[in-house]
Amino acid sequence: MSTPAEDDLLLERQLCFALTVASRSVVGIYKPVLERMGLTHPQYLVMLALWERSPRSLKDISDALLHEPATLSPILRRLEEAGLLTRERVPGNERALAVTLTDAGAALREQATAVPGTIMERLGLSREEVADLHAAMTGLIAATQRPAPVHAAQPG
Amino acid sequence: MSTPAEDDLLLERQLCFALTVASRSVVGIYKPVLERMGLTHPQYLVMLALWERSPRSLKDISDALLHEPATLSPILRRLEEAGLLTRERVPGNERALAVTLTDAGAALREQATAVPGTIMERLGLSREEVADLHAAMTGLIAATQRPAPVHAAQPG
DNA sequence: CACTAATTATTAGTACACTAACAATTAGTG
DNA sequence: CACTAATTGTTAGTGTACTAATAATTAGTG
Repeated sequence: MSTPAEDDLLLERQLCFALTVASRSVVGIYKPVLERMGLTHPQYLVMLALWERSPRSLKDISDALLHEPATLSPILRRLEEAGLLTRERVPGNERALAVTLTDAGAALREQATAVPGTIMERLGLSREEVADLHAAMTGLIAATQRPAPVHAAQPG
Repeated sequence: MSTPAEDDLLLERQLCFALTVASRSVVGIYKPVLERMGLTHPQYLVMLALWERSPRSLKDISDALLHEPATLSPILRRLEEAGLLTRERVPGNERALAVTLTDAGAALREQATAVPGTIMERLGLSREEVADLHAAMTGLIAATQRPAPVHAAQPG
């Protein structure tokens, strides 16, 4: 007998709740797999970016991963300590940081090729189901990046 | 000309990447809205659980939110400091913690009733689209909780 | 009833993730 | 060329989020 607005506050109905649980749960599935490679999940995403192109600047990686530079700084430091990459200043632009894969970092890609298949099998999802979920997430991300409706303007 | 297994490592194709970005992005949409209530997003989820039933034990909240008790302990401490709830031992079971809404905590629900609508409008999503996304996330969570295939047994 | 096992919270330690403040460098402009 | 603005990273501070270790209490068993 509660009003619709009150029903909207049920925990089990919150998209944000389902989303954060799904995110943590899926990352949790990766954990034992990535542990064998000595990587955390955020570190794995950085390595994926570098396996596509190296060297890259921190800013470039930050844009690719949609992460704050302040978040990536310590992650890159740990990956450097693990011997997977080097951090030097870009010649000709001393502001930018040149993040470069080491031989060990590049070689780790071999082991990584097995990861997506392992996860898909662990989740019991087909390639198509994964693609559908990916598309749904991409659409949701796009929704967050659209400008807010005018009559719901930001404070200030 | 790369092999399929190598294409699988493209950052833009990773469900885990889309999922973590979507989670962070959506939580980021909540942030300015919840800030007016003095809540972070994890704190908001705890309040949702308590608005459904109070008092509840930490263990009970932990099960509802699929969170480790060790994660909730400091969150509950901050909510107590904010005057929204109390933490006492359950009479008759001194192990359990009785988490109870204060009058201020219960009253905050009024403001919260506007939150889901505000978010839906900000995201430009219909009730149905939200429901579809919610169902997709619920399915994904279920996939992570299914037992692993036998031939991909856990180490040990 | 004593002993062991299970339950429940907390604390310590590590690793994100964010904002704000800062520092260093480079670009743009008169 | 000097001055201002923009770009790029790092550090500090706050708040999760996890595992492991610990502590306190309760339940179960002979």
